[in-house]
Amino acid sequence: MLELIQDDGGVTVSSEQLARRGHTTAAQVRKDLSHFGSFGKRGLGYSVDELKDRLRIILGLDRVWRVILIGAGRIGSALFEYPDFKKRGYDCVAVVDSDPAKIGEKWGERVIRPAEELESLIKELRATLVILAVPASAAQLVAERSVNAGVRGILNFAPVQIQVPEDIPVENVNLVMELEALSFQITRALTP
Amino acid sequence: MLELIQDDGGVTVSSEQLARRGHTTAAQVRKDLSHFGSFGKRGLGYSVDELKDRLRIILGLDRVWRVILIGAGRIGSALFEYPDFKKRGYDCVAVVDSDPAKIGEKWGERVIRPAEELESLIKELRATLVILAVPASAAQLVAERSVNAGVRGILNFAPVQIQVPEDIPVENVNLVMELEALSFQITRALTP
DNA sequence: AGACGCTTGTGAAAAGCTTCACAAGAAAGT
DNA sequence: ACTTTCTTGTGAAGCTTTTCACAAGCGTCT
Repeated sequence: MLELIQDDGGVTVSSEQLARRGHTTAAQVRKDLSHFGSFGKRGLGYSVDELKDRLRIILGLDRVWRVILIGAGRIGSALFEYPDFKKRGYDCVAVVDSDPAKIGEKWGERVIRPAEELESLIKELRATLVILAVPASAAQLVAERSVNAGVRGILNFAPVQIQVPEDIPVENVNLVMELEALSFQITRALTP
Repeated sequence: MLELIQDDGGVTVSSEQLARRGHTTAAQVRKDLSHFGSFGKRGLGYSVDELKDRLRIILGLDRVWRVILIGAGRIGSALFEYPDFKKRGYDCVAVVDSDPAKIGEKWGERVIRPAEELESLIKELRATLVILAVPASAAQLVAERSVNAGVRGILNFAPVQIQVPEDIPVENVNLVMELEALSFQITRALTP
């Protein structure tokens, strides 16, 4: 599986070094990277600069992704404030919420828009991704509306499995599920 | 892989139904569940009640996990307010932060404690899990301190890979990585 | 009781993923 | 030029996970 590469100062980096950072093996790293062409130098490793460029292209980070944040609650605001967001090529082009009390509120240079405008915002601003930071009960409907308006991928923070067409990728982030995965591993380790 | 089961009203549920909800296949569900004993009824499916009980035990949710939240920033507060937290068997027994301005602040019935007390709090309150909601630069150190004080698992929201002993499970939640996974999938779909 | 419609549990086959192992290329020193 | 030291890229082997397929069990209806 693909892992994130971090800068290190050196001009080249070996699969061995990458493996240590990425919590995997050297063979694994080489296999992964070889899927995207062979740009390593034998005896030296991979050029850090070239590696970065390649990964940018592979991950689709050579373009700016326009993102709409749906839900201006606590999770939404935590995400919005996330410092690396824009640096990494994600541009939050709008924030929407269904709470009338929140609409019009200013977040940085963005003004919170009413949820009804979701479709028109997606189309006008040509947003490609949406971040779902809404209650579980609203998630499915909002996801469907987003997909129908032309969104290509969804990052879902609501604790439900949303159903969308197969060709729309969904990444789920679910606090309770992550905790349960931990509990499971610890429990399993205790009673083998 | 294990997926979350949601209630449905019916008294029994088939592997087929579970598969649809869990975005997987019926065979997969049956295989997974069979690892923990055969408690399905042929011709009927699984009893919803029994399934819930079994999953509780399998996932270690028949006990209450004592959790310490490290970092009282935006992510920390979003997590703390998460409604299902306590219901699902996770008890946040303490919140710590290194910012002197935050220490003493009241969050519900908890008072934010100084970061120096981390070790003593873990020991006194017999915390089993920590949630790392700190900046990337602080994550590794705090993780090590937590493990040394006896924590058994870590939920890491900091955008770095932390290094801990192999027998300590770590679950990572990393916004940018999730977005990159989405970008990657969309890019791949466009250029096969 | 027997036939029928469902659904589980589980071997066996298929597919996917990880590790091993090593030829081949690249730099640096002699 | 030759040897040594690294390190990649990749076929093959080994391992794990997923899917297939079907006997066997359960309930219902006649």
